[in-house]
Amino acid sequence: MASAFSHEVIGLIAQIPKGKVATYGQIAALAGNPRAARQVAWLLHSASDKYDLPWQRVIGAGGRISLPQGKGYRLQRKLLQQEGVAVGQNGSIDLKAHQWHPNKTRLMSLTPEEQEELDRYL
DNA sequence: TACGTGACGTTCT
DNA sequence: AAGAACGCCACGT
Repeated sequence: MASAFSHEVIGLIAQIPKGKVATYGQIAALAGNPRAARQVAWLLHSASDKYDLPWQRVIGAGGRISLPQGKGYRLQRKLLQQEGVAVGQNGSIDLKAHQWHPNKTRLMSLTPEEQEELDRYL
């Protein structure tokens, strides 16, 4: 059985709307653990084939496709562009325009510390 | 129980 | 500005 954190992450990723993107760190923070960005990546890697997740909508901090060339970079870029997300030649994405901002209701369950961490992403 | 691992992120050179 | 060096964290072995 996966941890509550993992379950939360999966649920969050499933909520990212088409045409929007979120960063690994953002998802981790929303799931309650701002430091577990790597775990989010690990989860996508291992769970994307078990669930039907919009994995392509999760990118690296600063708005960059994090998937290495030859290991999905090309596909992710293609999928995002098909959704209307502008992806630069270098894999850069304008977060200002495309970052997902979850509704506040789900944020009320967080501790003050987590809220503070989250402010960076909202 | 212990250790290695990764689609990360931040800080220091 | 670009790259190296660390720190982090949960999962699989």
